Amino acid sequence: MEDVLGNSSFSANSFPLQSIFDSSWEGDKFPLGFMELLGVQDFTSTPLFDTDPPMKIESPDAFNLPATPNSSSISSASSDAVNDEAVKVDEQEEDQQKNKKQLKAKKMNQKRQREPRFAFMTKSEVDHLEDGYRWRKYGQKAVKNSPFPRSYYRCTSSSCNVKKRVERSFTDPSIVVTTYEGQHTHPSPLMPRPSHGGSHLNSAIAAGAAFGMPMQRAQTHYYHHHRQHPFGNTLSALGHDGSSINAGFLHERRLCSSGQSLLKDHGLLQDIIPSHMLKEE
DNA sequence: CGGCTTTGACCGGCGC
DNA sequence: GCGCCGGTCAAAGCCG
Repeated sequence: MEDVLGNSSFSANSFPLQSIFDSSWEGDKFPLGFMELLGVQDFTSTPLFDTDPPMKIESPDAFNLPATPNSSSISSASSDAVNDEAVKVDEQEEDQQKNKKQLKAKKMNQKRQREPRFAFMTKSEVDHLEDGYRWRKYGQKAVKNSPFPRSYYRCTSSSCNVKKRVERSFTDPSIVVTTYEGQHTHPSPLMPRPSHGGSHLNSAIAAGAAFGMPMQRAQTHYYHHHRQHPFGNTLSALGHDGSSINAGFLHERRLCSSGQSLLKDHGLLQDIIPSHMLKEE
């Protein structure tokens, strides 16, 4: 983990590393490819929210990304619960695509297992952020408590079952909330890796790419480090290079636990953060 | 013509 | 059981 997070520019913002995925994943059950891509291996499962061990649904972590072309980006991320059934889900999903009825049957037999989810907010003018992967939109729904619809995307790669949801914050329309679900099983089609890779930046990009995060213009814009956005400390932004991604990741956790400002984006975040948490905090 | 978006319908989960 | 809601499907249309 040091190569990506420990050294490099990121260290300046030293966030608690282990908090990145923490409570969502129960240590040994964590999907590994994920972490490998992130370059994080020794995360520990520290409780994210004091309040909810059993609820392992979504544990927000701050996540800061460089922005979209015409805007700065600030993000807060959350990783969702995951479980040891993740692999099984893959198979299940394939079935889904092939045979709807079979899927039904499966659903009957076992509750639908969710892929690990990871949500973050990005300040952007465009809804659909370029993140190095190709996505096909497969649905759009009106969101309760928000005038903005939520869009559903699936990775176009046939073997890849990664999905993402994109919605805009109604409290701050300039904020786009993206929730990724699953892990890419292939390299980014739009981001061929430089052969001389291995730098923290590349690693970070790979990490982001693993989720399909918006990585474009990774070095273009960035917010100042603290509290410059409408969400108070809910979002933090740095992002002078790829590694800040990881930094943000962690940071957000702190936000969650401290929490107050989350309420500001209540309507939106309630999709990411269990509403009871918002209340409690 | 292939790939993608749009959009209404459908389904399952969940709370009442 | 019913209704709401989130998520997904799939037909139709659009576009390069």
